Amino acid sequence: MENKEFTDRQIEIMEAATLRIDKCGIQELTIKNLAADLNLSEAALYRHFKSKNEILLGLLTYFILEMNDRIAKMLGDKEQHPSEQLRLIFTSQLNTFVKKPAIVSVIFSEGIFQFNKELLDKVSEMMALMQTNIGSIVSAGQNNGVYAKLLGKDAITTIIMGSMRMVVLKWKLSGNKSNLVNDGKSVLTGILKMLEK
Amino acid sequence: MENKEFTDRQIEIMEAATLRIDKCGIQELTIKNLAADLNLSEAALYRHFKSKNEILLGLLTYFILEMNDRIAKMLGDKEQHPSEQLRLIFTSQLNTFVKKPAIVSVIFSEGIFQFNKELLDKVSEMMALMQTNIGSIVSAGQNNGVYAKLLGKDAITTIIMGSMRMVVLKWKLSGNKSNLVNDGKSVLTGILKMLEK
DNA sequence: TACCTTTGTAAGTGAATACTTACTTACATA
DNA sequence: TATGTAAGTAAGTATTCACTTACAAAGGTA
Repeated sequence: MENKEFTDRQIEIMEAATLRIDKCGIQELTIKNLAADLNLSEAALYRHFKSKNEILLGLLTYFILEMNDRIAKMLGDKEQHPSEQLRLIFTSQLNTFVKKPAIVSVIFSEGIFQFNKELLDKVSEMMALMQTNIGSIVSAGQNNGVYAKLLGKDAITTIIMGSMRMVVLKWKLSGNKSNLVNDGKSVLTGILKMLEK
Repeated sequence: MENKEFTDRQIEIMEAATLRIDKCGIQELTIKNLAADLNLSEAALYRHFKSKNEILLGLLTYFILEMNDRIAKMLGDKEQHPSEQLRLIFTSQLNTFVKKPAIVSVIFSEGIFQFNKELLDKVSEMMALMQTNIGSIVSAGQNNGVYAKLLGKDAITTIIMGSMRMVVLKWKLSGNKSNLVNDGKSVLTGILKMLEK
């Protein structure tokens, strides 16, 4: 993975963009609003990003880098029970969402990005990353005899990721009022109960 | 489906809007484009809808009406096995998506609607409708002893709906190239296998 | 001092946006 | 035949958009 570095100012801008998206939706992310949030002129933003698209792209790249690090650290211990690994990943992921709800607005915007190749690729990249991580844990669990082989690895991965996304979506639709971490834990535990032999 | 809610012209407009969204994304749905697609002037559209928002709102309402009808018809036979009912619902739903892929672009745009109360309410209404339908089938299945009670009705519903949405999302991200109906069937069958005692 | 780079700004640009106005036409019906 | 109405148009409106240009101030370095 590319290890693109961001300047302090770029990070400031991306964080302001994230906040604005979370507060008012992605269509309220305009150069004008963003510049005002940062007490800068619009032109100043173009000193740090060559286009608005680059800001969104940077934002996703930044999150993917962070997510990668976070998950890689957690999966260091290969001896752990696969269910415990899955619980760790999703607890960490959901906690990140609670701490920075704005990122969810961006990640869940694949509908908007559908026709912007670069942005869509970034979102796809992130989904593929998760898919790979979850898939290999599930696969290991099946080979160790921890999980039933009634369903294939891919189907199970789809079920886990889809269910987790649904929990996040419900949380978003509730105006972030439901308890994301608890709801996520309980659904994941349910799936794992069914999976474990 | 017949309904008195929309004129023929309104339906024409909504269908053109749906096509345009599917072909070029929701941000390409402009009054100008839409008018051009219909070989009408922009002003003419305002004879039939009082705003662009009303067009989107109508579109969702139209789909919800159709979905309601379709599902209600299918659930007429109360004697059917719950798993068969679920399979019927989702097969019909996924087939509708394949026939009219555009509606998916709209339904999956809750990220865009997040800050438009009316539109968000419509999407929420549709999700709630599905939730109720699936939930009552699952509940009946549990009471009949067909499904295990290891997981609560709500958790199971979240898992089913989330998994189905994930299958649809993957289909969208593949550029509608994967086989939506088959993939959906196989994931649903997997879930039901795990659920059935 | 002279010069360069970085980071900023004021004041634009053209293109797009949703929507309006004033007017016209086709046609059903009294 | 006269009239009301539904459905259309050409040509706007005001506003917003992402982005650009020309210029300036600050600070390091020669």
